[in-house]
Amino acid sequence: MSSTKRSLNFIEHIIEEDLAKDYSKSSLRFRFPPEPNGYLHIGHASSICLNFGLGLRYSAPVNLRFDDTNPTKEEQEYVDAIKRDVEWLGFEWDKECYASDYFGQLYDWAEELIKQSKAYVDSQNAEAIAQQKGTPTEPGTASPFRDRTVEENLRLFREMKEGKYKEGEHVLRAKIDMSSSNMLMRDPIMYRILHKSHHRTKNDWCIYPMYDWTHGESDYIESISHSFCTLEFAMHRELYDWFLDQVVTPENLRPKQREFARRNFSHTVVSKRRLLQLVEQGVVSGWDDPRMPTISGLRRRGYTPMSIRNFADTIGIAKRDNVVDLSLLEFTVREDLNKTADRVHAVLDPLLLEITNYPEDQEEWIEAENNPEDENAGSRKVPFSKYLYIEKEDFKEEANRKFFRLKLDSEVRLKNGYIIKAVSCDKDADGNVTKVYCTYDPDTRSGSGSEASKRKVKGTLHWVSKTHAKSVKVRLYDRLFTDPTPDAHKDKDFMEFVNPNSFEEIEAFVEPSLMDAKVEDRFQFQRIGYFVVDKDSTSEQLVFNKTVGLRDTWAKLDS
RNA sequence: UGGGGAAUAGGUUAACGGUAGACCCGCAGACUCUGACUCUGUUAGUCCUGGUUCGAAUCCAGGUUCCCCAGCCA
Repeated sequence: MSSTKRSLNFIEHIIEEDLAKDYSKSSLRFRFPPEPNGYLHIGHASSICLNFGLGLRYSAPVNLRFDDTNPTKEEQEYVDAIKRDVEWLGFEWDKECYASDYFGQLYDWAEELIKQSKAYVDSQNAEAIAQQKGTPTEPGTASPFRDRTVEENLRLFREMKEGKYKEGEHVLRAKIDMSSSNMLMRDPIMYRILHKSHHRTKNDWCIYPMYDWTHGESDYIESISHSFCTLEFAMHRELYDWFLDQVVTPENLRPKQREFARRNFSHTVVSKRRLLQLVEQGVVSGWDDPRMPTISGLRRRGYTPMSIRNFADTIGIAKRDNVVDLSLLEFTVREDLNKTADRVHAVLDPLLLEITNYPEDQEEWIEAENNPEDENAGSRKVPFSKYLYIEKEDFKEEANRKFFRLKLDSEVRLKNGYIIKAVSCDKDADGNVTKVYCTYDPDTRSGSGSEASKRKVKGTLHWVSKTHAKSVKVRLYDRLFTDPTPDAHKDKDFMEFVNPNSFEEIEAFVEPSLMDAKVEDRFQFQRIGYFVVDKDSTSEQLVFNKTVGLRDTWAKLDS
């Protein structure tokens, strides 16, 4: 089935082995289980691409399951945002599930455990329970309520459910092993009382199941074959299996939890608490600020679903600690945009250029190819006239031989236009060039087919016609953090590493065709970088967000 | 000092007893009406020490380093 050349990651090896042994291909089912307590970020993208990627590879269904067991942190808004982001990435889930759908079943099973003396109600406060938990090196001690009778436990648990107690008065704990070397097996809490309205079940419940009690059973209910999570949950596996032991019937498939390493990214923080801090302190404009590592931020920044999927695919899945360099993400977005984004003329830092031998009132509409990488992309007309803007940094009075752009007395090609030669320039009192005078060679027009038009000159510049150009807002972004590991400095505040120059808004000049652009259209500003159309939140005016620059090999050549 | 996990070029990953390979980054060059793209070349790696074996990144033993676990969070 799979004809891809890409080698298998360790997760796929696990599945291949299971397939070779006791799993049928039709029994494969996966899930992506976010908690709806925040926005999805680039780290989630890896998990999404892993699970949905397995679904695609093995033609297996993948559920989108919301792990909504803690109403104090979860909201419908986040559910909606998560669905939108997964859809935007281009994945289709089989079933949309909620852990809260299973509250009834989970409750019934909990009563069963009580009846088998495998669970009990503990009436101590959180502090006492923590106290008795022991430490990683010392065993815990038993709760004084550990040996309550089944009848008393059942009564108390039912009363908890009926709302007779305040938060913190009682919890339901599994009775396992207080001296286990695995802290999680020391009578883990299964239920706590929370008098909070849940975004889906509203006030139906005032006791809520904990993650460990919920997750494996949810996988089981949904017939999930493989439940992949990050390495922090490795110790939970023993508990996951223990809880499953209590309910799985022999004829049913038993879900299997396996762990992989969470991805870390250079110059990035993904901790929800810290992202929130950035929003609240006004460092960014919101969760979807184009500098944020959220999926919605990346979307506004101009990243494509394909670029994010390729990125996740390229960094792969493994179990070792890692810090993925963001330059790889920049590579995958350039790779995708290079194939799909239309090339357009735009000038960010204008310098006026006059073609002295070009007629004052003449204008030409020159044919320009939209995308040389895509023969179906077609072409458009770009206006040319006597007065143009070129990029300020593209002209120098004098420069060394490595400077391929415009200098006095030398020639350069105007992209899609003519070959011009710089003759002289004006300067202000400080010596800054304010205007360049050129002559053009009328026989060199691009695409004219003339001998002269085939002449080779060293450099090619981008430009716009001064009279036809439209002024637009352009937003330039840089990395939010100056430090590669802003999240890792234990003794310092990560805010110290915020890059003060990560955002800049400027006026730029673009060719008139761009006035028809729509939000999320993506362009390559020739020789500058990739930009995406966004809407200014206040003025409703179109703005251009810079996604990423082109690979820049000139800077070091200039001197 | 308990338990669990992991160590392959600067970064990420492959090789599952049989030639250590790929991508990103860097560097050098070719091409180019984008100094982009593309192409070519190039630097550079199996944590350490033993053992098993004709042969070890892979298996075994010992060591070292890093990460995770003491929420009524997930």
